Amino acid sequence: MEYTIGEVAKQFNLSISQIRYYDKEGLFVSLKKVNGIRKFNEKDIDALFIIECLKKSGLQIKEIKQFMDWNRIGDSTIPERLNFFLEQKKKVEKQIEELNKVYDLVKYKCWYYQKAKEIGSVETLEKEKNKITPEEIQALLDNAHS
Amino acid sequence: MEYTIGEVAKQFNLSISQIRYYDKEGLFVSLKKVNGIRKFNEKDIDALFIIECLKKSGLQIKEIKQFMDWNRIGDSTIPERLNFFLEQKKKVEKQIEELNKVYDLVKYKCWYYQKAKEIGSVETLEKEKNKITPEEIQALLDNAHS
DNA sequence: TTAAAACATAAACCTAACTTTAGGTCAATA
DNA sequence: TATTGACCTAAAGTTAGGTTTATGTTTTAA
Repeated sequence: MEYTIGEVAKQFNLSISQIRYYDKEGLFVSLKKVNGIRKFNEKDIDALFIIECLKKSGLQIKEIKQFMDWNRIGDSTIPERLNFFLEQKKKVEKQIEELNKVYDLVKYKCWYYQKAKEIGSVETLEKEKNKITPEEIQALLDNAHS
Repeated sequence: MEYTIGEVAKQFNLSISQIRYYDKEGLFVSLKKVNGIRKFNEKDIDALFIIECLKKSGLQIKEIKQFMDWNRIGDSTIPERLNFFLEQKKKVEKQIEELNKVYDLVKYKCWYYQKAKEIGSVETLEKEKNKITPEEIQALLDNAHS
């Protein structure tokens, strides 16, 4: 099956100009043109899926391009590509760890402002808080499944 | 305890100009200056901790500034602040979900290029892969604790 | 067969988040 | 006393990742 840029944009919820920009930056290894018009096949769709994934893990376009260039070169770059993903795996693990810490703080802040709202004053809450141990706060957070 | 901008930069592993930029953008509600020189106290350090956290969850400086402005105003904005963090909680939950999907794809790619390296050819692997069911691939991934 | 919808390029423009530069103050140390 | 190092501001410069605009071509449907 072949798709036009408009169809792909809808499928991925991206703008047409964004996809054209990715193409300009060399992210599509095997994208074909017929009469000057882009025709996306399954491979190109797969590539876009990987592009989206790598972007979500914080990679820049030019880093993604490096990977696509290795694809272009062929089997001799398999070690580089393996290495790339092994590194990426470590990075994503770190990100998940970081994001969980962020999540803990956000949950704490939810609890904090919920309490502040009940009391009606941040200052009073600060004074009250000093009477609670950090362990009790942790317990409150763990129970906050809302 | 009071800190200079250089000390804070080291503590948080940020550049001095970055911290000055945050200040210029109004992210420090209670930062004091003595003889034109910034003096960071515990509250300012706490604020920077929250700034870093909110940035990691993808918020823009001006969105963080909105929150800091509510802090400036006082108790009347407690509901807004609670809402802000409740929304933030949802966003972070979505991000964690997304990042786990990214992690799955990255792990798959690690397996893929490991195999490709053993075989020495991506094309051959593609042919081999058609003989394996998706379930078997999933099982392989679940066992990949490396 | 013709009009509009969808595609194309190149180049200018935009925004966020910084960094760099240029010029200056001030306190402590050699 | 001079110079070094840490701080300051304002303004210009930078980069990534697009978007917008202007102009032109191709496809499709009436």
